[in-house]
Amino acid sequence: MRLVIARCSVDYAGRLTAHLPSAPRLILVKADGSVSVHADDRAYKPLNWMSPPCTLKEADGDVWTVENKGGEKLIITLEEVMHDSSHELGVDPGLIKDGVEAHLQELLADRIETLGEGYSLIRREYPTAIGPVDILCRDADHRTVAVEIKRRGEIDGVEQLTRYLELLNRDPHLAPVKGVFAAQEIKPQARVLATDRGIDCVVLDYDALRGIEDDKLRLF
Amino acid sequence: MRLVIARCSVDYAGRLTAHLPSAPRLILVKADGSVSVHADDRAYKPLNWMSPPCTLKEADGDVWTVENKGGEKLIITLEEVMHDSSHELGVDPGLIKDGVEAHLQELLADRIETLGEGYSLIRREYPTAIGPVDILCRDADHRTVAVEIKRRGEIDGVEQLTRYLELLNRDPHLAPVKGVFAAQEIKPQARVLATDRGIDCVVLDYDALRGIEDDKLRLF
DNA sequence: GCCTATATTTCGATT
DNA sequence: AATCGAAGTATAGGC
Repeated sequence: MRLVIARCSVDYAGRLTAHLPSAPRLILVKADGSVSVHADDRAYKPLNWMSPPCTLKEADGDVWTVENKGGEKLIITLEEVMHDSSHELGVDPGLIKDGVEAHLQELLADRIETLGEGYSLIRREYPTAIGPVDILCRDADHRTVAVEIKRRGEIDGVEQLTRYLELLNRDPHLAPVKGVFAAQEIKPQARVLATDRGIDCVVLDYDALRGIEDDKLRLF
Repeated sequence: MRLVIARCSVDYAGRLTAHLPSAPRLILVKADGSVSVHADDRAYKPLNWMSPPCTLKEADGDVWTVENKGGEKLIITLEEVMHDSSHELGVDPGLIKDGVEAHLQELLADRIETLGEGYSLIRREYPTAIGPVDILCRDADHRTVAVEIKRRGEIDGVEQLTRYLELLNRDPHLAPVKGVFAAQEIKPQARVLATDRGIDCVVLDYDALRGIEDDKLRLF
């Protein structure tokens, strides 16, 4: 990893055209070949960058040309270098995550009765022509219920569930299929749209779901 | 901007829970308060980060705790510091962009006959209760046409246009309203869905649109 | 490899 | 502040 602090101007020509006037910035060159130009704000997002795989050429040392296979170009003109250092970091062991949608799906499938008494699981990732439905189950009256799970419930999720319901309801073995939109947090507009379409909204409590599971695990 | 190269381990507890085992990494502290932890790959995306506004506390100097108002926490345990430098960059003049969706919209509005002979513009950003329609125009037979413009046309865009059409068709002054999905690139599934709903698909050639506009500008 | 869905999306504009 | 739509989205998972 190479760190360069320099006054520079940058031009990018690729999927769009962009220009950065001269100013002091951080130029970050990673071992994977990527180059990114950072200002002292905008959180972690660079002002400009080139993703790997790409090649970096230093013409004269003060004009860097970074190019990828698609013909996209990043041209960095260095005017004054304040810092330049390189560091060996090695391969990173990587991030261990917990608490994403897949886990919510597992938890809810394990405790499908969270949706109501008498609910039973048919299967997770129920396949359809337009993609898998997160959870397919039956309610106490044996009616089919399709569940779409999101961490944050927004309009897209309701649209997605609507498409699944339309398709599932064409299957005489399943129809009529009810829809349930389950998320840790449901945006007002998503709730309005869901309600308007007769889809139930359920707010999931991740810690409670996990707690219930922990209890269950402790019993066995 | 502060650059630290150090062997460290990281724990994040917030919207999800995540852990990074000990390894050498770059820790980037920006003037806006953001902290990001980078490995030597994954392009510009950090392994872990905290967006501003947040506060950084250095207990003993080897355990950093970064916290935001939402109670999210990033804990960085430094084990061996290989580099530590700070640099004054000042405020960045910012990026100048060209070629995005807004520009496509302007170009197409200026050359609305790209959609077909006899087309005339009603207005760009036609306001509705659920947001502005990119372009509203009339075809040669004076029928209303709603146009949704995307750089890349995907299913979401078709859904968005569908919602607009549903709403616009309730207005007796406008109905019946036809839909046109215009993009530089239209994904197969989006095209299928659009066609199924009677929405026309138009692939826009940005350079051609701009060329036509340049020609026009040269004439005046 | 293409395509789809997700993301601690981030970011900006608008209400 | 909340919300919505766009992004050079990036990235992981399926087919």
